[in-house]
Amino acid sequence: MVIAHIDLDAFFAAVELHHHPELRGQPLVVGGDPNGRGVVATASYAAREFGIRSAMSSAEARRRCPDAVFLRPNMSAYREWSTRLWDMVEPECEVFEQAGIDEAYLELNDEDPLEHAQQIQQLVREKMRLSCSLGVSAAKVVAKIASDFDKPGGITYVPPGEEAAFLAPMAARKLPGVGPRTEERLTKVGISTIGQLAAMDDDHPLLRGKWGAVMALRARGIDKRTVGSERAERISISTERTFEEDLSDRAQLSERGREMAGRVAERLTEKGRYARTVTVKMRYPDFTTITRAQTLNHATDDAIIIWRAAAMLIGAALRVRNEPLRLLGIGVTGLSDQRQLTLFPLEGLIQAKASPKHEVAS
DNA sequence: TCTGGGGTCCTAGGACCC
DNA sequence: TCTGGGGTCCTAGGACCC
Repeated sequence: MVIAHIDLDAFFAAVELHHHPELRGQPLVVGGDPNGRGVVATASYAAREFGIRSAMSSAEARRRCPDAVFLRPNMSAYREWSTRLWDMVEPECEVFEQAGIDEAYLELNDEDPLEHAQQIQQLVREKMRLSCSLGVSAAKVVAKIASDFDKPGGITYVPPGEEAAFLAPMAARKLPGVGPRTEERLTKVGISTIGQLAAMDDDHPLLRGKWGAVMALRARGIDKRTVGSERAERISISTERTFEEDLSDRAQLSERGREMAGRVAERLTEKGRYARTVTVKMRYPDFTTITRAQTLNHATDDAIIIWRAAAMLIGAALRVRNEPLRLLGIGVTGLSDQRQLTLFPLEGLIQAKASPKHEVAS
């Protein structure tokens, strides 16, 4: 079985350049407001030459390249391009798994996987005028890392048996699942490459638990996941907002919160889904972030019910720490297709019999 | 120069049940 | 009166990904 990971190059920026061809050649940054609290979502390759990277604050990006053009993300346009693109690629392979707005895994045909990969890259270039990179390997994690190896526009093939050797010299941070925190912990014990990580003792404290074991295997290029095995159903819906200025006024907070609850309810309704647990996320000016959740008796898609639960959670949290908020988020989890959970179809009947209100005193 | 928005998964403790 | 182990649900926080 040969797996490809396909990754669009600077996708958001590439779509914007199709919408604004006059910007071609100029450094382009897609992200939040450089005058406010925005961060970079994607920088064009021209902008990357100035050291601009994803997740950097937009203000810093502008400092590095004052002449760059800054655009706010137009997510609905990117989603539309993404849908068209993957609808076109999917029929070209036996098994397909979208892994994000701009990336996917495919199973390639066994006879000539490299030619197959080239055909797909060509198709994307000709039909969508988009550049993409591919990584080809027997293991998902290796395909993923390989697709990043020769960007933009490359195809990197890692033959069976050479997975560990391919990964070994790379920075540990390149391994999906190793973020800033884990990288720091690894550095402290003298580990900086994937090869060193692969050579670590299995019972090392940093490799404890389920996740550690998975990391250790992946560092050796071993990955049992198959294409198409990931969960396809959404398990949560949320919206959040970092305010331009920290918000302390309760009335304003309520207004923003009500809007957010409305948006969440709308998205539930659109999908015909109901949620049982309401979550709020609050970030204080010092960046301390807390979450509070409440599970309802019945699943709902009602904005008022969601807001009522959220408002209670927010109120309780603010009684503990009454400070302005930098961010407020409202979300739901525990999604189902039905308003009523029917684990026990007779439950309603039994309850109605067993607990009539006038018998509570007994 | 402070750090977005939309998600997923893991861990861990407590409640509660068998 | 003391005590166990497993399973599930709920909550909170943290790490990570694009």
